[in-house]
Amino acid sequence: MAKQANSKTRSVRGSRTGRPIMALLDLLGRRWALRILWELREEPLTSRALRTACDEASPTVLQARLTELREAGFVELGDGGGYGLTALGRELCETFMPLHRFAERWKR
Amino acid sequence: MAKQANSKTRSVRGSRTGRPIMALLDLLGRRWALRILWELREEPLTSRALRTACDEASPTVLQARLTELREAGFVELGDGGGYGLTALGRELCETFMPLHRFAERWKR
DNA sequence: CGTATTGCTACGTTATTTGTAGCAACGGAA
DNA sequence: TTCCGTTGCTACAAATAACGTAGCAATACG
Repeated sequence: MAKQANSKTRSVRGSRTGRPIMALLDLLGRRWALRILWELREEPLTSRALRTACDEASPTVLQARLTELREAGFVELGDGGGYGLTALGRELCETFMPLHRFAERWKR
Repeated sequence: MAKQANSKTRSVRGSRTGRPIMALLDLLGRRWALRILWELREEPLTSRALRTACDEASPTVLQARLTELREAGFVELGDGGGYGLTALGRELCETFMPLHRFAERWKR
């Protein structure tokens, strides 16, 4: 079922500067994007399981984010179904893993 | 395959899960939130300067994010005016600073 | 006084997200 | 084969968030 993510060529806000960090901050600053990466951090999940993990977020947004994250090369759809992180995605996930510890101390 | 996602019953938006990481991911997953922290990483900026730095984002959202980030304790409004990171905010900023290097390698 | 900042808000338009329902395709069991 | 349950994914209208422009009161210069 490994299908190619369709290319919508959506203009990424903040990418006008040509600075990748802006595009990345914009991509990750969309709803559920960070959460999706977080939920996939340990193992691949089916779209349904991911939705459950993301607190029943609407499939519309999840699908949109998954497509964007796939186009970015962070997420992939495995042959046997189920979404998982690519090597790049796993690497990205690692970079904000310390956020977990920070959040624990933060509490709010 | 579909591993049963455990009992996550509530919306992240309300942060009723009791898990700080979810609240944090939600807060940072709002538009311009990450960008604001990023732009303040070196020095405080006035609201106008911040707006310029954030690619002329509308003051409505910026103000909303700044209020949220202030309530979270990441940003503060200095005596002489100008928004800056708190000690906590600086710490948070550090945790995703490696994102910069990652983005450079990513390029897309 | 006039002028130019500051942080901040009102408001109408547009874009995004939500929630619910449902699709076609595949697989296993009967 | 048919039935059932799953997969990834989409349609659609309503709700929400963001955008863009304008402008406010307060402060600080001159």
